[in-house]
Amino acid sequence: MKETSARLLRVLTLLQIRRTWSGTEIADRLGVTTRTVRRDIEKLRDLDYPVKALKGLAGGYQLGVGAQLPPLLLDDDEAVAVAITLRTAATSGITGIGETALRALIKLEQVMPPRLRSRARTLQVSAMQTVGSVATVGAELLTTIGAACRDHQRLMFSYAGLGGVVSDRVTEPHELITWGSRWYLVGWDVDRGEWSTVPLDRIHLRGSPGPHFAPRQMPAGGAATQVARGVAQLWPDQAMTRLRAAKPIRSGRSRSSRTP
Amino acid sequence: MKETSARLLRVLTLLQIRRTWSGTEIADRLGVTTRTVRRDIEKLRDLDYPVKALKGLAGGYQLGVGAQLPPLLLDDDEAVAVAITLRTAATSGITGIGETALRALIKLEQVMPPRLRSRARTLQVSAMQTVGSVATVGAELLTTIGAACRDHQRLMFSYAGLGGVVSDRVTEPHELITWGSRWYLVGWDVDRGEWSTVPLDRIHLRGSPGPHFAPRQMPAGGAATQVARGVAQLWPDQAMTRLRAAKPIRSGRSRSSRTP
DNA sequence: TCAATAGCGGACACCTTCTGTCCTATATTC
DNA sequence: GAATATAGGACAGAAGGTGTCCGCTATTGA
Repeated sequence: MKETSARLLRVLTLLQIRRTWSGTEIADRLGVTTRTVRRDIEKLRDLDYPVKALKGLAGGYQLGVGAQLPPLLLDDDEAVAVAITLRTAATSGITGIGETALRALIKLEQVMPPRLRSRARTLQVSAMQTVGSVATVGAELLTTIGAACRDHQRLMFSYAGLGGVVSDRVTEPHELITWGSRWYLVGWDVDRGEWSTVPLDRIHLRGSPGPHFAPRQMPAGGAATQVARGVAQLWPDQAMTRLRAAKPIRSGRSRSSRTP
Repeated sequence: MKETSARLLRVLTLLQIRRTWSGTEIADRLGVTTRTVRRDIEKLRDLDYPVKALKGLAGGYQLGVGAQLPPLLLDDDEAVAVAITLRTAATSGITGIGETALRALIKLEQVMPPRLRSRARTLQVSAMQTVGSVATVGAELLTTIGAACRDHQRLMFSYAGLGGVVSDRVTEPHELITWGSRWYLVGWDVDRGEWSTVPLDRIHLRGSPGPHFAPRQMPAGGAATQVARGVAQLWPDQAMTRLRAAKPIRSGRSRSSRTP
């Protein structure tokens, strides 16, 4: 039935490219009879994809709005555009949907053919320059670490501490968090046997993601608390000033911007 | 075979959520035997989705990078994030990939369940405010007109001309173009029987897209030339002066970008 | 080095489903 | 009313899917 399944996907693709298609058009494209097309449409409906039909002249099939999102079938250009906008959103930290955008980006990047990936990368630069965002961090780094979190793979990196002290870390990455306009990695430091919070812009990856690990239970409060605690440790003395300046807890905090 | 097809999609979903899944895990999730899973994997490979497999302990299946993009299966949050970033890109006109982003956005919006659409719309506002973009045009308007172009449906709108003259237009929309940081609609003006180029921020839609029409051959040079010509007509020679004087007419006009 | 665990895939039997080719019904537009 | 859409029943032959049972290979860790 590989052929039937493939055909269903192709029908979905067609219905996403243009709004309405007649049964005959679809049948011609797929090399089957219109009866089969009708049956395919029926199957799609069974699968909860709401295909609407208009009878009479100028009739045809349309993909309507359903309860859930159908699989998105993007062409090359569209994929590149989506990748770029997601990267921009994730790295610039402006929009406040950073984590989710990052998740979507990782999903997309992990299946993007190389030719598209390089196109996205090239365009990325110019887009970033135009936006001129603050405290950006490499999209590369972000997606790599994000994927490692998702897939529970160890990371090795060197960490540039405050006083310029560089140390090597082996970490089991658990979560990426934006705080203010900066990304933090919350992970279990294997050598020290404790939780650690590391700003991404101080991380320099060494090698690719390593072996899998079993995720640990995070201490009470979850990742956000970890970051808050970590941030307090990283910039101890400025904490007061910052807290006094910050009126609204969320967006105001980021405004007064983390770094001296 | 509707069940088999659905299962294939579910396998694809799983492989996009996490990196590696063992055959047993998949089998449990889908309620079939591992033999069937192996056959499903085989089918996916036949469909050119490169599923890699690792043997031995800690083995499993991974969705690798292939020649073409597999259907993207986004969860709710991700879909909203993608929609927002695309809207921002399309409406702000910063990134220079506006047309493509718009195409992807239309594709996405046309299948997004209402609950997601409203979420995207709510968040959109705050995102836009943060970015503080220039010459923005309603995402609503943009996607509606874009969809009408794609589907060859007539549009009726009132057009606010230069001297404050408002006229009603019936147009066969052919293409949306960004020029500078502003959107223009190139279409065939039905009443006047000629091509017209209209800045989107002067359009006020009347009713929803109408009957289908057969696309016409564009004059030599294509849409870009049309826009260039149109822009020249709209702001003939006093472009400089007017730019200095007229801030408030709409909101975006004030910026000095628009004309050479 | 051995044992456990992962994926790989052939063979069989049973059953379901798909496909094309009829056919008629129904809605819509001109 | 004629033309053109979708809708869907019935039939027959072909094709495909599934589970079960089997032995195979590759990888990892003790």
